[in-house]
Amino acid sequence: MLKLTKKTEYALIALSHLSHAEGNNTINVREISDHNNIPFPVLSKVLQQLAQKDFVEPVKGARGGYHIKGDLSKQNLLQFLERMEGPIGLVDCITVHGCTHSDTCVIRSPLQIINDTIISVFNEMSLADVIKHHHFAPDQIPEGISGG
Amino acid sequence: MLKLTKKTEYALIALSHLSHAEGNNTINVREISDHNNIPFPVLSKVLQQLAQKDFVEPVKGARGGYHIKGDLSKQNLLQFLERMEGPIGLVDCITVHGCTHSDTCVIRSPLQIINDTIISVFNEMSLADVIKHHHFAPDQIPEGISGG
DNA sequence: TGCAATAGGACTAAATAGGTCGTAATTTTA
DNA sequence: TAAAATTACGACCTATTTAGTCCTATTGCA
Repeated sequence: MLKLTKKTEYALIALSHLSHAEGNNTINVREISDHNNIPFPVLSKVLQQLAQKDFVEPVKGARGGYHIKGDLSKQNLLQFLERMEGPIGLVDCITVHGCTHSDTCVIRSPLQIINDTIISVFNEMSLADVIKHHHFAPDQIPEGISGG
Repeated sequence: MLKLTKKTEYALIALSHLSHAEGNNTINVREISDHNNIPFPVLSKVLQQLAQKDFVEPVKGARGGYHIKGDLSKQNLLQFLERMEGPIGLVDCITVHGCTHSDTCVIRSPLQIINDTIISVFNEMSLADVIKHHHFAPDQIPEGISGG
C-alpha cells in the first residue's frame, strides 16, 4: 500500500533526534520516546535494530543511550530503507522472481521500470537530507514535483 | 512496506488482458482468471470495482463479461492507484494531517518531498504504458534508473 | 549494592490482505 | 419458459503483517 512501516518512521525520527544532539552526545531512548510520543518499548527495539545495522552506537549502563555513528550525509536513503524494510518491490515478482500468473505476464516489465525509478529517487537522497529538516531552496527542488 | 496490494496487481493484469482483446471484445472473468492463475472470486470482485470506477464496462448475462472503457493512454497511473488504493502517503501525516509525534516533527517536510517525487513518477505514466507490455528503447529509458 | 540504562525473547492485539461461500439479478440460448 | 452463463454483492473466514506489551537479563556508573 506504498507506506513506510511505523518502525521505519520511528527510526527516522530517532535518527533526527540524535543528530540534533550537542556534539553527538549520548541520548537515551526515554527522552526520545517522551519527546516524540512514541511507546518506549517499541522505540527501544527500533534503536536496538539501528544499532545492529550500524546506524547508531549504543552506550550501555547508567547514563547510557545512543549516538549517531558515522556521517549521515554519506549514507543514502535507499540503503537505509532496504536494511530496515527489506528489498523494495512494488509486486512480489520483482523481488522474488518467478511469476505465478503466466509465462507471458505483461505487467512485470513496466512495473520493473516504475520500481527502478522509485529506487533511484531513494538512491539520490542521503539520510542527512531526510532527517535534518532540510528546506529546499527553489532552485534545488527535484524535478517533477507536483506539490500535492 | 512500499508494495502494491494483490488487488491492484490483479487489476493491472486484468486491464492488460482486456486491452489485448480483438476490437475491444467482451471477455469474461473466468477466462482472465484461468489464463493468469488468479482465484476467480477474487478477480471477480476486482473487476466489479474496476467497473464501479469506470475503467471497464460490464456486460451482464450469458456471453457477458467486461471490456475496456475509454482510452487507457489518456488515464494516468496516479489516478488509477489512488482510486484503487486510496491516497498515496509514505507516512500517515502526509495523507491524514496532524502529527501525533510532536509539533516540531522534523521528518515530515523531507518525506513530503520524497512522496511528491514518487507521485510525479506515477503521474507521468499512463495506464496504457503499464499494461501494454511496453519495452523502452534505450534512448527512452527514464533518467536515473539503476537497473536493480 | 542499587539504580539507570540497553538487550532481547515471548507473547498479545490490531489491522490489513487475501480468499471462500452463498445468493440474487440479468441476459442469452435452447 | 426453463436452463445456463454471467455479473453483483454481502457475509464470513484465514493468514500475514504490523504494532505494542511484558518480563528478564546484562551492563556500567555512582
